[in-house]
Amino acid sequence: MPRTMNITEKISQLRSFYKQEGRAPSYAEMASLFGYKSKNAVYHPVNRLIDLNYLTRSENGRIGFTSRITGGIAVLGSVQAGFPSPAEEELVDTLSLDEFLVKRPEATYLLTVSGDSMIEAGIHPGDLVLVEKGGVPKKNDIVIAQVDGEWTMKYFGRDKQGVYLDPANSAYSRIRPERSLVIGGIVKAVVRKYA
Amino acid sequence: MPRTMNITEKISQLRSFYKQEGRAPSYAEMASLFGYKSKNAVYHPVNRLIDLNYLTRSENGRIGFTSRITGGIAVLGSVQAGFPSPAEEELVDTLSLDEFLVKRPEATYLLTVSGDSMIEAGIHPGDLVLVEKGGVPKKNDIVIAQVDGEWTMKYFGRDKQGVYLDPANSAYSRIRPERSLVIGGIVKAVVRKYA
DNA sequence: CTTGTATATGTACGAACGTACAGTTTATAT
DNA sequence: ATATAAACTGTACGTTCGTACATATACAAG
Repeated sequence: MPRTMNITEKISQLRSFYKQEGRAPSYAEMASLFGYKSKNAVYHPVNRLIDLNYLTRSENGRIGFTSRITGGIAVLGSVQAGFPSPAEEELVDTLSLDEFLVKRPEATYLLTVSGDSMIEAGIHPGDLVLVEKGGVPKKNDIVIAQVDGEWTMKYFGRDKQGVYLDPANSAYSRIRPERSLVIGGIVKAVVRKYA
Repeated sequence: MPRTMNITEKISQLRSFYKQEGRAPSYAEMASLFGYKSKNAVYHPVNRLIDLNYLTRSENGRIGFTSRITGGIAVLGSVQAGFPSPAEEELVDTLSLDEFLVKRPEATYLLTVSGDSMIEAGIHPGDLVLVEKGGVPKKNDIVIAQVDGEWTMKYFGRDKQGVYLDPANSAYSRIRPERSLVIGGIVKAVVRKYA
């Protein structure tokens, strides 16, 4: 039995437990997960993981996960700053993309982009856009809108003549709704996944 | 006490419980969460939520969350297809961005993009790139690389002369490493968040 | 070796757990 | 009004929970 408590290995064991079960393990489950014969042996590692912000303890003693376990992706600096090795887990900050991008899950939707009307804004066909319903669009927000019956994605704007919609593609031109305008939502984020 | 079991409300109650506690509730906790006086009352709703793939039941009876609860964002069609209302939760598919984008969490990092060398690939300064370490880059993969001591992001390529790196910006030109080349990782996704 | 400290094991206990079953209340249909 | 089904409450029970404490083992320093 190893005497060195490899915290990194425990983290990845907790991650796969979460992936399988969708919940946090009990102390007894952690004991068998970590290879201990007594569940008291996990007490110290757990306390360390709580200090490191990987776990939380409820009032009733039950263990919960933070986003460091459930969705945590290490956040490093910029490209210029280089690419540090993941030597010590404790030094890098972690982030859950879901929590980072989505404020109101019940009002947020993913749409697949088709068409190139926003390509100069870096939104390509096949990209996913994260749309939040129900807000009031400000000038230059990218919105999903139904103009005279047809759904499009455009920059939102407003002047004396009323509301207009601008594409981010010099091949297309400004649109002014003639009969109707429905704002489906505001684009909060763009996600592109490579094969 | 309402007789209609509003499943949508329960889902959002479970979401906020998860957000607070980082774990799945017990039956007793669900009872008080849903406003029941007996924990047996939650049995039927739970079974329905299991059928709908929001919850799972472990062998020991403990309840777990699926990504529909923990990170679920509703996935709709394309922009052209319109913007359906979220009338029935059960009809739309949901997706966790973390699970969707990240295959190997322990080898994945987020970097902030600075510079415009990949702007024609739709990667702008300030965007986040999701980088996976340890893979072997294929032609036209976007890689984070250290060329002769400096870190950059470029298209990866290889020909008779050896490895080269192409920018996605016609103002810059192809780079061939003279002394050293270190591949830091392969860009698997791009994420842009609007204010 | 002896000592000291950190780590692991074993046992114990009240509280909370999941489950079962009987009984009560509410809604709907006849 | 009556019957019937569904939803909810209350109680009970064996199991597992988190915690505590005493003991045992491993390792490093002297």
